Amino acid sequence: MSASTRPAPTKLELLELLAAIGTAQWRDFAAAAAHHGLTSTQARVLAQLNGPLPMRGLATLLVCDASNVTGIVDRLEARELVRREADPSDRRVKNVVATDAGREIIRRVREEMQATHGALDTLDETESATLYALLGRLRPTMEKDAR
Amino acid sequence: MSASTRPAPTKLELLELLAAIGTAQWRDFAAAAAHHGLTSTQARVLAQLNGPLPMRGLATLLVCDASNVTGIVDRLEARELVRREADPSDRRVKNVVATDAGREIIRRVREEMQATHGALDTLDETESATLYALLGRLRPTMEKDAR
DNA sequence: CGGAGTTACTTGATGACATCAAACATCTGC
DNA sequence: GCAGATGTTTGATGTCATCAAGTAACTCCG
Repeated sequence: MSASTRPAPTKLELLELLAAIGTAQWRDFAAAAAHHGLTSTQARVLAQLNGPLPMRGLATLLVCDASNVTGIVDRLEARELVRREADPSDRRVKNVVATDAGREIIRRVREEMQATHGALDTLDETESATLYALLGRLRPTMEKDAR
Repeated sequence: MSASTRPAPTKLELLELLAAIGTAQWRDFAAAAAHHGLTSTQARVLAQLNGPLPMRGLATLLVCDASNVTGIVDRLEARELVRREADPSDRRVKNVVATDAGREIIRRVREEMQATHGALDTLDETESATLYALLGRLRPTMEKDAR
């Protein structure tokens, strides 16, 4: 109920605040990645690799050209953080999978996002739940227009 | 009050959701910028330029090397979106200011972040106020550790 | 004053990311 | 079984990122 008494923010104010949070989080992520010798792009790829993913699928997720992914995966593979596997059902496809080392390194990167962890720790359970619900509402719309 | 009845999300879940929102917003911003022939970095610079800002200040805000800023501003200046002005009080310093064209183009970029606008439009006034308050709580902590 | 040290900016070298166009192998549908 | 679509890589080019080094200007202190 504490919320309902506040003055409504301008849409522009809200937009700007959201941008600031996004920027801060990105910095946090990039810094943690750099700490492990990863560029932010490389870390982003590792973060996507829950299961095997074809090169093309990676390109789609990263919203970039497929030829770009070749180089990124090359560099990750050289460090043995990732492996290319032949797809059994389509010989054109190469599936990228994270190695144990790859999974471990991205886990640590997430752990070391101190600014973000610290910020979330300032919320109590109710606030966390509220934020989670609100962001969850935004998510589908924000991800829809991906093109 | 609707919020207080939800199950509390894991910190990891909340972290992941926050990351997803951040990523989506970045995509939206980059796409809008590309639509105007700007790289995301160039757009980011324009977005910072509310007033005159020395090169060094820009580098600090972007968290990158000062030498990098030289090239970025060179390219923006070639397109007349930005101008370098001598600082009256310190002849080493060059202040970067956005031209009218520069201000106009970044205004349009912000306007065209449709995914983000669309998502925020799904919230009513109370929800907006709540989200604004919660994100406002996170902001200082998230921006503190910048380095 | 005047030099030592700091700061602001640029240049040059190098590597990672990003695009596009083109080549190649493989799949799909008719 | 052939025409067209799809997945990946290569090569050319431009932008972004770093670092090291250089020049100019400021600051401080003896």
